[in-house]
Amino acid sequence: METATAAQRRVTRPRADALRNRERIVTAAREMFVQQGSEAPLDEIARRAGVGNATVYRHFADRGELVHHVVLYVTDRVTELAARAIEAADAESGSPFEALRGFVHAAVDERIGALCPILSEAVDPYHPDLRAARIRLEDAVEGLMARARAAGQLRTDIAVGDLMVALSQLTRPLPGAGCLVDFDQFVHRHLQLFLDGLTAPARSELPGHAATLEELRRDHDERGQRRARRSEEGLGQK
Amino acid sequence: METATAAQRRVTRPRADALRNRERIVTAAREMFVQQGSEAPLDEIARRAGVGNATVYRHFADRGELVHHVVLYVTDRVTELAARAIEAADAESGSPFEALRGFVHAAVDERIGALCPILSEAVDPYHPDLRAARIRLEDAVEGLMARARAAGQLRTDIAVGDLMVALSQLTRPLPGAGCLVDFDQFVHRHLQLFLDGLTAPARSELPGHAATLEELRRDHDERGQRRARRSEEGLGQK
DNA sequence: GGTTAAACGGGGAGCCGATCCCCGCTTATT
DNA sequence: AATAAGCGGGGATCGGCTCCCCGTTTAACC
Repeated sequence: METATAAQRRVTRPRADALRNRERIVTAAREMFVQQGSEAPLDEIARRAGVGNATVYRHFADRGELVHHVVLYVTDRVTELAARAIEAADAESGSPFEALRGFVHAAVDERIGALCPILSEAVDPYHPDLRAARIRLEDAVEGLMARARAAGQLRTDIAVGDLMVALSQLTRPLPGAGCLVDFDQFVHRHLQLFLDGLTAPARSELPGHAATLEELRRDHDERGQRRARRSEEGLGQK
Repeated sequence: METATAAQRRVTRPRADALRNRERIVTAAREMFVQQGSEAPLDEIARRAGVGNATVYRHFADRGELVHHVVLYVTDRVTELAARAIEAADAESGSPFEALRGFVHAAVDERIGALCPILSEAVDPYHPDLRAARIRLEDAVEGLMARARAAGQLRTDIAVGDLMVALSQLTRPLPGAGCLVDFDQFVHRHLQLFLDGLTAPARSELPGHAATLEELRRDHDERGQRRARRSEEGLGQK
């Protein structure tokens, strides 16, 4: 009667409070990473999560593993937001660009800025889980932008990368912790201004070229390969 | 014959290479502060400046003094840029908004992002030199914006603080050093988009309220006073 | 060109703070 | 109530940043 379920649960059953703590740690880390980058002290993350530092190390072997899970968590949640925005855009009365606006503001509240480590070397971009999650996110956002573009509401000389990077930029708090109490309000103001700059027709000509995520990834891969090569050499001569 | 000049020079005469090194240190620190914040390792700054670490400590008693001078240096240079832009705006054939555009892009190249410490606690906002320099900068930028606004080219629901903070935000490189080789190009793209969002007529309604620098300063003062009170108490009970 | 002293560079001691482990206690589960 | 998984705080360890010391270089002035 209970054998199968019990056995299953025996394997994958963390205690309820363990799950709660794990989630708390991830969300606390998300805030810290946005504010201080992925080098934020783990003890401080533990403090913010309201748990002992040992609990952090019990759940995540090292910093890299924590960063990994935070990125995964945020990516998934933002992807979900993008999917919802697409639904809104496809609705009868929906305006694709307004859906895009809504997505952007919501993504900020989900701390999309915590994804910066993806672009740095703090995380392994080749990990299958991360890669898959990232592609899902790109596809969703691209879909949203495509709808706005097709509706003639989004300028045509920008790509997913432009939006994502600018979002990350505008979202990050200024160094020096809580320098402004209502910083969030500021962020949303600036996002709104930025979005106004994205609407069609374009009001100016852009320098550089549209940044697709292909390119960001290419930079990635090159760096990843360099790193792989380096560590190989390291092993070789050792 | 030489007494006066020699005596004068005796007092204010650093060696030529000392001056050169000092300048090198300041500009290297400027880069580092933009990239890593004002906590960047001084040894690394020395390395980038191409001098020994002792030279840094010889010129600047501590980190705070270095930060102070960097902020002053950048503020002055950006103020100069704003003044030039105003000249351009006032010229016969000048377009105030185009002058503003030019100023923004130039300010980025002058590493205006290095001014972030002003908004954090890394620097004493009450220092007369800094305060004066900041006010000069505000006035210049305000003058530039006023011209663009008067020409009907700049939306009326934004203020100096909006521009300055957003500029600092968009300018800062993503954490993880040289993640993108042509990051500068990216920055200028995003600035251009942001500027397009600033042009009149406004395409959307902004949340929050126009951020004048009054407000930023007010936040400042409150924090500064809190800090002063704290240290006073500290002295008192000691 | 020689002399002088300011300025420089590298090496190393001291120190602060982050990481991670250990052990007695708490608490969810049954 | 029994049991063991999970927790929290304290402390050893270690790495990196800061700052000083001293032999050497180099600009400044005769």
